[in-house]
Amino acid sequence: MKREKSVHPKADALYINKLNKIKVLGLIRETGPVSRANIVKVSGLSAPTVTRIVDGLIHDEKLVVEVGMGSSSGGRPPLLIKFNGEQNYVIGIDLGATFTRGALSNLDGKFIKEIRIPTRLESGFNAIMEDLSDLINRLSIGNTRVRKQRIFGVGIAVAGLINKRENLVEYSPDFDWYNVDILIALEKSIEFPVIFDNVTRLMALGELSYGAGQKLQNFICVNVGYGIGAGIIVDGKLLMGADGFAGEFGHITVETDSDIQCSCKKYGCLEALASGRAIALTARSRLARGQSSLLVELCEGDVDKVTAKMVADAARNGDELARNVFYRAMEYIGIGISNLANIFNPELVTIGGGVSLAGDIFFDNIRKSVDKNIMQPTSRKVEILPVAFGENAALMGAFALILHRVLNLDI
Amino acid sequence: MKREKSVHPKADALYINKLNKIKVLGLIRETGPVSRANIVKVSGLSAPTVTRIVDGLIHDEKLVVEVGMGSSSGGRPPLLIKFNGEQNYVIGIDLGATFTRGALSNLDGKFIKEIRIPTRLESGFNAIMEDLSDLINRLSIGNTRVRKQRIFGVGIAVAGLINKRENLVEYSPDFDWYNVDILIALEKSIEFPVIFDNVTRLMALGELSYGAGQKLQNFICVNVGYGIGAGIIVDGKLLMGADGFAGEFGHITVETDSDIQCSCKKYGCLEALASGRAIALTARSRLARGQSSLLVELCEGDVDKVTAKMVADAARNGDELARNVFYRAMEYIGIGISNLANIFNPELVTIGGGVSLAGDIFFDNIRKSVDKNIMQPTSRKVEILPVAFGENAALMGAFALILHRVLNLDI
DNA sequence: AAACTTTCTAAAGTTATGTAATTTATTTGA
DNA sequence: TCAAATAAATTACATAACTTTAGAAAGTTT
Repeated sequence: MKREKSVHPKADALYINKLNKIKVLGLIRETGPVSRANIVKVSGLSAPTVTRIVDGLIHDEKLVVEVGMGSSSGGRPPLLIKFNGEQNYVIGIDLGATFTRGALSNLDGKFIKEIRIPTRLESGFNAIMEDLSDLINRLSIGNTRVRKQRIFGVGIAVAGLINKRENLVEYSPDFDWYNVDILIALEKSIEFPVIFDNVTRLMALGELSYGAGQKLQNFICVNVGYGIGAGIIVDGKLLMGADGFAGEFGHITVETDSDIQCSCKKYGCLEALASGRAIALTARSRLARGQSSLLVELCEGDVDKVTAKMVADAARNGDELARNVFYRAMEYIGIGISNLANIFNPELVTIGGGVSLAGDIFFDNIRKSVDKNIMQPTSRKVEILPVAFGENAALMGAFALILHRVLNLDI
Repeated sequence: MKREKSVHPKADALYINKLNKIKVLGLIRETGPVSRANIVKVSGLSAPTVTRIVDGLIHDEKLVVEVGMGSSSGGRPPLLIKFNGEQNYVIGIDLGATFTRGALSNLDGKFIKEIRIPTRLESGFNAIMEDLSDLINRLSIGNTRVRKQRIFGVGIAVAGLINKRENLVEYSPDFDWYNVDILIALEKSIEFPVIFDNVTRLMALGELSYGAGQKLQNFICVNVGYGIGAGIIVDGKLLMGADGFAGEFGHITVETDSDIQCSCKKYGCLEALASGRAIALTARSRLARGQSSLLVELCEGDVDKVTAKMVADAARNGDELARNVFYRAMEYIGIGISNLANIFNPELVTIGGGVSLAGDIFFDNIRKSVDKNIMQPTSRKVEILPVAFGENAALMGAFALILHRVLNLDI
């Protein structure tokens, strides 16, 4: 099953209209309450065209509403319109190995209802899908103000390799899934359109739709948690790759002759050296060798309970062992990000995921490493910031996934 | 000077016509002599529309010609048309540190005339620009069959960092140029449109337009010569980055604590460890330490004369030192390519540049390293092949640069 | 030679856009 | 206070490109 060579779709009158509709809707969404006259100015479209398109968006799609009059500047006052985010909804799911979080949100990204359930990891795929289906149904009912018809769909963020050609989760180490079909599993019980994608890519998509992407079109969103991944935005579009596997940033090699094996079986992967799991494992093995450290207290004597968070905490308190381990991991991440930056020339790199919650000790060390390893041709500097939405990043991405589908943002 | 957020241009009747024209022209170019009826089938456009568009391409743009009748399949025989590559021309320049090659070619990529001059590297930017202007003028005259009006422009491939926002060569280590303006330097004496870009990116563009790109839309073209770079094709488009610096593959870090410094001042860059220059330097330093090797004969006793080519030749003949040096370099390149593949999920990686001319010893070792370092989720395998046009790759890219402009391929 | 096929073109109808004129609602100024 | 000026939104009409339908052109088949 080869992907078709991407060609522009057949262009006819309807296609023009669709293009212009998308353009107008995008402008309304971005520039908030705005007059038709203003849209005429920035869109380059003629006034009658804008009027007609806006009418359609108000009465047919119901994605736009009038919000009253603006102030006159010496003539007829403008009728302001805005994106009708508040009366249109999406459901987002962050399917994690320990918890599954679901949220009903309006199209402005505002949470209406949120449910969090433990993930029955051991019970297998079918059990998890049943829980998921319950969760979605619970989110979609019980709120009188949310009309079911205005729920556009369900976006699901999954950790793992997503095969976009076949629409399968090809491999998920966290869940130990191989080629599972989420869509088929849910289609009987869910009446909304369901779309899923890799959690890290969705973080990037969320950032694109609700965060940094409002201004930037080339940036990278890195996830440093139990594993490591990257969502890459090129010219305002998510990088997918030929099969949809793009962004496996955790499995780039940053140490040539490393003897540390990754969960992917390779040696010297960034994920094997710098992920939350790697940080914990490295600290544990050092402790097991008998080195003294604050960590012994933090884990209450049970070395196997040491987590990346503990290592970060101990490092922040000046613990020698923890510092060595944590700083080294940040150096590797900095190298990885520098590599991405040299290849992509992005304007910004945002970082999210559990380990990033360590804060300054995390970002400062990464920035130091990036400064050392990036090729800086001139005064250009790549900004490195936390993701806009913290632990909600994946959910925001799931919203954005549906939003994109609704707004037809990717022609 | 910020780049505008990329929005679809205003869509009106003229715009759909342009879109469809591009589509039809593309189909004609790809499917060779073809009937209007056939274009109707694959394009999805109606027959009258195809007739009208083809008429325009024949009589107005003169980019298409009729080439006679096809054979009937039980009805009126088709009138075959094809892309008029033969009567439309481009000039391509490969501006190298030692030689400058220029070629006049038709739009099918067939060379009409070729000139090669030594590059007066020491004489500075202005002298080189004068030589370049002479070269272009010599290419554009003296052929009675080539009408000057049908020469669409000049594409120039330059080694170095190209700032696309300002249209400058921001930095070229080979030429020691900082922020030079090629367009201004040439505009007085050259009457054709001039466009330039990074040599490696152009190799990729050439591959896209005349080589692998006929079938693939996601691939990477790596250049391993004096330096190392990559041109990356994502969904049929060249990756540029926010400022146009994308593809600095040579400066990704592949060895964390390396003490080998790169020309970019960093340590552990791929280019510092595996470029032609690096291979030669490493071999020289080993020889200087007194290790015995075939290389001593090949360089006729003068260690400073050792080149990457000699190292490859000696390695091919079983020389121990040369093998160690060359194989190690290939291992690094394989790691670099694996990193690219993990991030981009391409269908193909092609490799060109001086060092790649070493042939099997080059490709076999790289493939071995890639097999070791790439994350292979399933049976998927990234193909690694030589570039389609060998030492002409950069010229083909320069042609493609103009071709793209002419055909408006990037809306 | 008549009927059938296939290719290409012409005429008429559709759709969405743009231009120009018009309506609407407010501010400005005599 | 009320007409003139100004700005926003709409209506009416012209335009451009597409599609559908119909038909002409140029072969093959029976």
